[in-house]
Amino acid sequence: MSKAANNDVIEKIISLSKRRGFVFQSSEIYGGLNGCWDYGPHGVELLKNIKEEWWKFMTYREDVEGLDASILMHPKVWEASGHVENFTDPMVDCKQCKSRFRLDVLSDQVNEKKKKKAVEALKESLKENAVLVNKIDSINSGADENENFEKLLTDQETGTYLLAELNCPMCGNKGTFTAARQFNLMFKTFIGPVEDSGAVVYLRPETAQGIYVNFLNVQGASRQKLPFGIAQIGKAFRNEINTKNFLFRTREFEQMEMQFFVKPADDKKWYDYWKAERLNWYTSLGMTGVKLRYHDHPKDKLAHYAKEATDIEYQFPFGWGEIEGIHNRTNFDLNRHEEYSGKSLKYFDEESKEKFVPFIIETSAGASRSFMAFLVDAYYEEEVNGEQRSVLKFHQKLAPVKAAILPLVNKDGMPEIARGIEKDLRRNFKVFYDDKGAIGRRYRRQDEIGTPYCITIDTQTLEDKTVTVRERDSMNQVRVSNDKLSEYLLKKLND
RNA sequence: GCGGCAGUAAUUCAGUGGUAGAAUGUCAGCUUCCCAAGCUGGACGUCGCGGGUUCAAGUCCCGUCUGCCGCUCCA
Repeated sequence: MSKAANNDVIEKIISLSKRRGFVFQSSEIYGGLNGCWDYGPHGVELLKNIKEEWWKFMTYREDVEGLDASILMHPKVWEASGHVENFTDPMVDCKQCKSRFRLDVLSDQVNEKKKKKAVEALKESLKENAVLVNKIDSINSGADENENFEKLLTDQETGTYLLAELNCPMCGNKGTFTAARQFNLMFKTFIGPVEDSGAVVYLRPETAQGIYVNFLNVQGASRQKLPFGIAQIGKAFRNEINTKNFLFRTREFEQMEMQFFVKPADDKKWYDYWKAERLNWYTSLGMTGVKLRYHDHPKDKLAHYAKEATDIEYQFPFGWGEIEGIHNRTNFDLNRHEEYSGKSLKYFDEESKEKFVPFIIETSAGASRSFMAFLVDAYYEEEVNGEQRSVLKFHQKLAPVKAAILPLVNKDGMPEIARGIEKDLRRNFKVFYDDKGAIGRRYRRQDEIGTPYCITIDTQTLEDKTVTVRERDSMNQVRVSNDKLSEYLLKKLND
């Protein structure tokens, strides 16, 4: 498929999402908010179904417990996790050659002669501003010249001017740097209504830490023994540099995470187990197998906490993209929390009489990314009798509406019977009643939102109390007795 | 964050500086016995937002926001 055609598909899905109520742009009437999206009536239903299937798959088993931790956590959590340190480097870009530098790294790459020259030029350009010149002299009075330079460069006031005097180490051009920016990827807010820096807290950038700090609480309360896991679904927030590709990269997103605590010696076994299980989950819900793959992280690219890592990637129209990460996080996180909290997070193994900090195998799925993958994967355009139909072939467990009830015509008592069936089915299923327009049009409306079954009341219904059930993908119809409908649907939907 | 393209009805898109349009969808009614059929009627526009030029701006200029694409980033 050509690039243009690929973009068309995403455009069509975005358009359908808005038109039929899956996804709207956040704050649209105010011009939108970058990278934020709202889930409409069908979207919230689809998302809820995805989360529910994940929850059942991951926690309806003996060795995994659930948890719902607070989004706001003690700020020390993020010092222990490494997020405060790793998320806050000031960076500059070269506008000429597009290279990006951490400010402290850039400082190291400038030789001493050049540093002196740059500072001279800086003072010359600022000679009318006595306050800043004083500040420069004051910073420059330090013993270590390299350190002085780094301070000048990282200072908000002097840094901007000093950058203009420097050449890019990559392309050699002068004055091509953007202003230094703090790349703080964590959202900061304040506990209490007064914006005092002593009360800074962060919106969690991942749900995992809520699980780690509750490790012994859950273990004790649930009387679990190793190996066991803790699962959680919840929102997380990252101040991404740029958002992209519809729901794929957003600043507010939802994670479905499970942290599995194991004996260090068993880590490889469980890593392999969950790696296989998690891919199975996607295919079991109808996602196209050949559009899924693992992307194993090479050893030299691993995150600071990981011993082994893989991504499950889906082939989106714009390319392969990560929808889930599986990591062996070792005992890094629990060790750090022991260190920062001063509390023991060791586990005592009754059999071996050993006391140790468990290793953690993490499965971290993006709910919003899964949503997009399931949506894109389900989208088909087909030709039926020379006419085109667009259809979302969702797995029946994910479909936002399970069945539509359609009186063939609005007379002869059909609407009354249809309303009766609707009332009966609505107790157990998300159903939709539609008597507007020709039957073909109504079928297509349901195809477009992925409703797996359409129930039609016709003349024969008046005679023998049966209705037709039309299946979305094949468009085949079978006659089912009115009083067997509920049972019939239940069986089909649980297949 | 840099560069390119775009933004007009719910959607897709026309629109030459001079009265804002089409198709689809949607709603009401009629018709309709199975896959976007037909007829009649109706509703829906801060032309993304803010400035500027002009007698006059959807149209030209500047800024900004949002989206898409490429780079970059994604501990």
